[in-house]
Amino acid sequence: MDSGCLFFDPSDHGNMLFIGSGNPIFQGGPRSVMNMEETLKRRPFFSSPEELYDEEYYDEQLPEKKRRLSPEQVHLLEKSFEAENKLEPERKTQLAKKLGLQPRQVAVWFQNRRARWKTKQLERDFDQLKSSYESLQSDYDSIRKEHDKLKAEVSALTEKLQAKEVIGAPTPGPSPKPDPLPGHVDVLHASTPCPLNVKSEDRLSTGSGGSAVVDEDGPQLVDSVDSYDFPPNDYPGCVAAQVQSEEDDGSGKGGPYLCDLFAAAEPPHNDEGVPLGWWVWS
DNA sequence: TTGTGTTTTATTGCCTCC
DNA sequence: GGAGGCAATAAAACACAA
Repeated sequence: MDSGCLFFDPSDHGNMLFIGSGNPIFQGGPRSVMNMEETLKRRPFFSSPEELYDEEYYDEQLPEKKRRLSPEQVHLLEKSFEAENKLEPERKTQLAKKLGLQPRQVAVWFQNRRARWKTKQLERDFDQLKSSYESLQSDYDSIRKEHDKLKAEVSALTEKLQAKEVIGAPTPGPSPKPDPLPGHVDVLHASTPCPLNVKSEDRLSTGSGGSAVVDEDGPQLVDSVDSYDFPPNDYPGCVAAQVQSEEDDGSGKGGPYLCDLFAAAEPPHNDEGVPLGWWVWS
């Protein structure tokens, strides 16, 4: 990056000449020189002309326009931010002195840096949630397949049984035990083990009736979420997973962005029965 | 060179905490 | 009430394709 050089022109108070290796000399014209009034208007934190001509600050700095910090300044600020992303007043003044900046500039930089960090963190959290959802969806799909398979098996067996009963002469006496709830399958007692080695009722039942019968209508889950984080207790049957960002080293310095993820164990579906990503709120 | 999209620096207004 | 934080936003600086 070209940080350029600054020359203060004493013959024309308030005007600066900015010379950068890749830039033209700014002198005159709308993009270049700003007079004292303009400067003061744009930089309200300078309360007086005396402050504006503060040699210590303007030895190397440009008050004329918004100016990017040098790579060295950014590097030091980054290092400081890594150590602690909040800025107590003492550190602010120390940093400002070290960098030759106004404390206000240091504070602003930290503020903006926190905002950038937060945005990145949200992106990371989103990615984590997405992959968590995809993994759960794949689990759900395999369970669903297993369910269909078992169901087919049971109906085949039921048919066989019924055929046997028809062939065998109807004998007087106590009638055989009727087929319990035709159309429903007790996966707990099915011959094939659950692929996830988890009791089906734990994963699939609503938890209220204690029934292990798989609901064929599919999942009914979170259909709308307004907030980025939502309480786990509101969504029984959801799986909670903790996601920790790279930037958060676990020391707690990284702020509150240690988020809890609550991925639905079963995805919601649209009208066609196609599973929906619940992060699509529409 | 210019138009356009992105990033960085800075301001404003509101909110919370002491 | 002042200080500091945050979200939203403006505007300058920068990058890059056409």
